[in-house]
Amino acid sequence: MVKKSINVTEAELAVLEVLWQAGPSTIRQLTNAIYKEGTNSEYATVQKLLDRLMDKGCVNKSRESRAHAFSARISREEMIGSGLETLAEKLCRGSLTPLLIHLTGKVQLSKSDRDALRQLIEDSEQ
Amino acid sequence: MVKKSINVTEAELAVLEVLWQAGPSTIRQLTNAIYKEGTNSEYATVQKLLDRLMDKGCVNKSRESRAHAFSARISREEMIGSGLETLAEKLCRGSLTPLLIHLTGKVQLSKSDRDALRQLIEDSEQ
DNA sequence: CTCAAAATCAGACAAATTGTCTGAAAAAAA
DNA sequence: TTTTTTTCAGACAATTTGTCTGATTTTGAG
Repeated sequence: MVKKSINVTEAELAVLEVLWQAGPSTIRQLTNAIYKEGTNSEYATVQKLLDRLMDKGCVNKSRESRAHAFSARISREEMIGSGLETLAEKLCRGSLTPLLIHLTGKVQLSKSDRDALRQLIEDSEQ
Repeated sequence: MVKKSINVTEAELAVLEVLWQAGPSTIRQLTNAIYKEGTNSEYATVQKLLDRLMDKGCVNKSRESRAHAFSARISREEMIGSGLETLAEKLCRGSLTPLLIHLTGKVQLSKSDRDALRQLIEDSEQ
């Protein structure tokens, strides 16, 4: 029900980043993508990170052929959403609105951004 | 220049929360506000949290009279800003716009929110 | 001034987290 | 059947986090 806030460490995020960009990958592919070399222990490190990401429900594993293929179970978008929720939880009693207000003051809006916002305001006027 | 991301733990945030709501306070006041009782060791705990908050530049200390008075050096608004920056850094290559776009689709706006937003959009129109 | 209460300070502590690594078992290839 | 890959289970130090203890200093009351 309540999607609990996803907490992903820096190293874990680096793995997710590759999965987002490259799609389903083996441990070896991930290792080579993250570390230039891809030594034995780095391989194990990536594996452990994937392990923890699985516990957190952020990736899944499927045996394709030779080696397991890991894929992101959470999109960058969802990650952003979760992060915003967490922030709102901590600082705004769960309300996202203050975040929106804040951003509106800080972000240099492009024309299309402004249009999108106007549309939202209209829509929410039901 | 670059205000590095402020990292405040849960317990530290609880202290800041009181400072934001009650204004400058002594350790004893904070302790009583956070814990019902305010035992000796809880007092020390709050002190340590204030200590760390000072290291992080989030509060300052000034001798008023009898006891030191601590006050927030960072507003909730600034905290929100820092949190959004950090999130953008991690997930959007530093750009805040994707966060705003995301929120635009998610938030249910109240009338006053709409008014505030309209104003902000107008202002941002060069 | 004397002294007990209040406030401050310095540091210890366990538990949890994080990134990394080792060594062996299992699976696949040569 | 060897040899190479891949996988698994767990150890490890360093750091973080919340909490606490024991002193030392300050201060107001008598």
